[in-house]
Amino acid sequence: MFIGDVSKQFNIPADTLRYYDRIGLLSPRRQGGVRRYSEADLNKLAAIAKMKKLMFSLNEIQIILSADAQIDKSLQQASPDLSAAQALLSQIRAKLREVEALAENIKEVKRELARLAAKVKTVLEAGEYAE
Amino acid sequence: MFIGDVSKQFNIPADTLRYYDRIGLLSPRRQGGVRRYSEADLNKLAAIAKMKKLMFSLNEIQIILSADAQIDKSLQQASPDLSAAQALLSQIRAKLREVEALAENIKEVKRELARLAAKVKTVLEAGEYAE
DNA sequence: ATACCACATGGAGTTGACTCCAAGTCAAGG
DNA sequence: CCTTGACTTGGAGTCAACTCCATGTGGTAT
Repeated sequence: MFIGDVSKQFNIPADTLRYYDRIGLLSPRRQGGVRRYSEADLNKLAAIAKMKKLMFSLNEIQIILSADAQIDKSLQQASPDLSAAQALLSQIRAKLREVEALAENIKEVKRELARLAAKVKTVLEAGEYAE
Repeated sequence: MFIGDVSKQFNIPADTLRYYDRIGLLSPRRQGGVRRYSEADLNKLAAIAKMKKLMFSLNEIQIILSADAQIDKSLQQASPDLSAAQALLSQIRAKLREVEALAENIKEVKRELARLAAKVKTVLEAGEYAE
């Protein structure tokens, strides 16, 4: 797939895809100077998009993705690389705590917004009777 | 309160407080050129800090805070300003939808992270037996 | 041959939210 | 009187994540 097709399919500007290439987040092979996105590239991009929605920074995504890949690779060897796995696991746990804190915040904001909405509605109803 | 005290109490750099003043988010009165934070200012700052944690942009915070204040003011008048209330209400609803989408994402990320953690643990356990 | 694409590059510009700095003022302490 | 410390200002710098631009190349359509 060419960059334009990928851009359309994922609804991501081509410039952004080139940017991802530049920073080494997603670097497809070239054919005659032109980027060709493989099936694997598309899968990776899907993973990136998903994590982005989940508010990971591009940096975090990069770390997690490469650690994940490294683990997959080492799984096929006789002696898996435990340190990479350990590092990734603590990364994951940290993110999990972060996400849990966020979930708490979200509960709170929902209460706050509901409270605020109720107050606003009071004003609107008072306005109705006044007319 | 002086800027330094506020900075300490809220654990927010003085430069950030000055920045908030600059952009008109929180502009305390001056006494001889020096910022004096009133009780009301501190309450407002607390509200700002809270909303920040909830991932509102400073811009959103500003809009919501001023709409809220305007509503409070108009509540004390004979004819409340319904348009401000309407605007705020739709703002709130939009944010609520946003927050709900975020909550969904968070559920998903938790599943993802759990899945990833399980995979990593497999590697680690395999490593143990191999030793 | 010419026009028109989609692609390429390097580099500059943008936005939001700070963050840092140099230079200056002012009150209190030794 | 001089230093110290907390404050002031305007302006510049930083960071992430784009976003835009001028210029250039290579392939297809008329």
